[in-house]
Amino acid sequence: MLDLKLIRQKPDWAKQKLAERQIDPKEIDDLLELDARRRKLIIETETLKKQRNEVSKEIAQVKRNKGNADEQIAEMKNVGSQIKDLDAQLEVLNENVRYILVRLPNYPDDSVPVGKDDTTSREERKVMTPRKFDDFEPQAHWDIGEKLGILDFKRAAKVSGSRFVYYKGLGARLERAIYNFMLDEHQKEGYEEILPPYLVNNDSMFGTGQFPKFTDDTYTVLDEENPLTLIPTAEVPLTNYYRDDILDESQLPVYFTALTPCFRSEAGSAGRDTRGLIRMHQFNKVEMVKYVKPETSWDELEKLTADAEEILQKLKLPYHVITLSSGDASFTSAKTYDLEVWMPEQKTYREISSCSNCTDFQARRAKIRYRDADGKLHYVHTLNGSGLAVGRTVAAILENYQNADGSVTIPEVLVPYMGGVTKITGEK
RNA sequence: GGAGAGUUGGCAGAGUGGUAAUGCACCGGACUCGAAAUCCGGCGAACCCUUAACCGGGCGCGCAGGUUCAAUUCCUGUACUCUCCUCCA
Repeated sequence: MLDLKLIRQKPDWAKQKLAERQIDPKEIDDLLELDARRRKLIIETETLKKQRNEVSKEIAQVKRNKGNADEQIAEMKNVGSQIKDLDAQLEVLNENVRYILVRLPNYPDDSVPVGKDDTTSREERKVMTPRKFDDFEPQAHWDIGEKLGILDFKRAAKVSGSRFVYYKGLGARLERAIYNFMLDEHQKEGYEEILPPYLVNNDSMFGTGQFPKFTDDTYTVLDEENPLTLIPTAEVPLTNYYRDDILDESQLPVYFTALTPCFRSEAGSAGRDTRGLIRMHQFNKVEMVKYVKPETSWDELEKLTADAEEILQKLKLPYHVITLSSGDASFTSAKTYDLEVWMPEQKTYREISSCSNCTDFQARRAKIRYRDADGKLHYVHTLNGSGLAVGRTVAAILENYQNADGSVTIPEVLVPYMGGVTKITGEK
């Protein structure tokens, strides 16, 4: 959520920044007009409330002396109904202001390339050179996985539907090896391991910015009075951990990491990545979340991204880093680096991690603050990044480490996590 | 799932219709070479409006409604915590 006071003070700047995110400047004009009416009403109703408080004191005094206060009571009855009326009007205006405000995305940082979609993202660096497949055509990971008997999409479709998968045998083992490896690495970098709830309430979904705009992408369960949503990412329970809390300055920065399943309905993505592990309704992801002081958040974003890159480097998977353009970054993000891993069969880089600095945007929604040495309150800055999407990592390993005979070599760092297995051959 | 109790400022803890005691903590001062103890004074959350700022005002007793001139107090709903029962992994 954006700071309404800042919009009030620098409306032209806000309009320009939000225009980079395809927001019509008229929205800001509407917002400011509603806000002006709102503030005018506040003054009116508070003036009446002050009067009510004063006269009520008089009434109390008169009553104590067994006097007659009928006149004042009649007067206050009138004032009371005026207040009720004005407050009702005010509530409508508050809702209208809020309706716009909670749907405005974060301001893009000045270092973010301006553009409306993924064609305008900026490549920062390429790391490692994709392997050459001179002696055979690289297979798609779903073909490799099915032939090796470690992935079963067909039966998952029977049991659940499309975009689900069974991992079997060494496939399941590989998934487990990967996320254990990732969690261990992040722990070494100072992230505290968390195992959070996978079902969260609406306040949490609002806090991290999924609600109210992106309800369609999620799965909601249970009855209407107490709806819970299956987390689309561990960012939600990790960032809401300190919702409505005031931290002490000495507690910052806080680093969390968690492995969780993620559930996404992927509404509107029909026809994209219909095969394989790339786009699933349920997938595992190791997530990193940080709560930091505002002045450090840009350095922390670089470190966070480096921590995610470290995983790819240790797995020896070629990737590149791109900065998403202003129109392509997520709702809550001021700046996002995507890590895209090389997929040999598609001969292209595919997203495997997304690292964002959300500045104070989520902190303001979720009321996450800290008290400085002078006792003053500030919003923290929150960051999150995948480190990494586990299913996509499996896909990348299957494709990059495949051999001509259809077997797949296990990346060296994972061998200890595979109980010494160095190659998946499909033989039992 | 059932029964009961609770939720008040950083913490503890009063307050059953007249607008939030008190203690600890905290800040300032006195005393002291200094500190502790003691004494005096002050502040008591967050949020909103107003202001250049101070001041001022509103709001505020888990949350949301209702009754009333007036609600921490009465009514309704609800969340969470604790205890007991039931069930269960």
